[in-house]
Amino acid sequence: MAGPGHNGHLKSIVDRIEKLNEEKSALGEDITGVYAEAKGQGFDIKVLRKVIAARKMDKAARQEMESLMETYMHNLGMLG
Amino acid sequence: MAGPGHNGHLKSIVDRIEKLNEEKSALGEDITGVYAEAKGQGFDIKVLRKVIAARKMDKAARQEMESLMETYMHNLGMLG
Amino acid sequence: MAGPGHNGHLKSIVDRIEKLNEEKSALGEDITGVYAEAKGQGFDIKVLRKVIAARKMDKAARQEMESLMETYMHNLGMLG
Amino acid sequence: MAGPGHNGHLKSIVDRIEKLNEEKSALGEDITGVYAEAKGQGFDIKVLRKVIAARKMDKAARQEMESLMETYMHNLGMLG
DNA sequence: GATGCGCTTTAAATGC
DNA sequence: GCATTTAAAGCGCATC
Repeated sequence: MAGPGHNGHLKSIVDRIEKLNEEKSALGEDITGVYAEAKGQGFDIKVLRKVIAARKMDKAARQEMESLMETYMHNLGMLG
Repeated sequence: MAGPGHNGHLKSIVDRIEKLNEEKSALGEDITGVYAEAKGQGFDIKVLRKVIAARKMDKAARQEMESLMETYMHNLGMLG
Repeated sequence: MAGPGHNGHLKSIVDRIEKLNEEKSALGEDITGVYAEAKGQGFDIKVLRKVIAARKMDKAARQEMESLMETYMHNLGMLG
Repeated sequence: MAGPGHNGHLKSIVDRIEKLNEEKSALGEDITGVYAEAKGQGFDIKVLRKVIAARKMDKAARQEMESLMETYMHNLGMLG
């Protein structure tokens, strides 16, 4: 460990992280709630998770491709 | 997939989950930022994480204890 | 640590794991080689990785769905 | 995406990588199996992993040393 | 038994 | 081009 002698920096850092962690946990619970609601409507949570993950990957791949095309077009003098 | 035939429920569910996931990711990045800031101030991130985890456990243990005390007091007719 | 006193069990376990790890590393290098080859042919490795990941997710989601349908059909007496 | 127009190169590359990835995953499962077996015999997985990692580092260090000695001997005209 | 979390390990980006 | 630093994946663990 390092940092200056026992001043308030550490406490401030810890407080901020803990606050953000709480918000993050709350969102996690919200997500769990939506899944539970979906389950109550007859959806299969496991499949639903896979679908969400697949969409995320698709989105990432698409963005990569668009970024690449932009690079190509830039190299070809078709953009800025 | 389960659920009712192809109505809007599924899309609504997926949209909500994806939105919450994005917010959760954003918070994760915020936390990473705070750790980076702390590192820049000379703190050791790994140790910092241990500290946060320990505090979390402490808090949980304390809540356990309080809950237990409440139970005792209730059994003793000192509460509700 | 646990396990029986210093007999040959531990050595056998360690040897097997190390052997498998070597094979795994070798495969990792093979994969790296294929990516390098692809790069030499003008492909973008980053995009390629995303595509592979997306296909993997798609495949997983599809298998989940098929598994679910099988369950439904089984429940409806349409299979075994 | 780059590479030649939509010919079979891309498909071949993707197929090869996916095949290698499957083999790599299979090896990972094998390793997991050995760890599980060791756990069933009373060994502590976490410690076992440390041992393996330590041996790996030892081996690397020894190879470094041998390589260094070879360099010295070469410089001293004791080799090639 | 399933889900979220953290650690460990591995790959990628970047700066020298 | 290599070495360091940072992002990502896999894995085991703990929790509910």
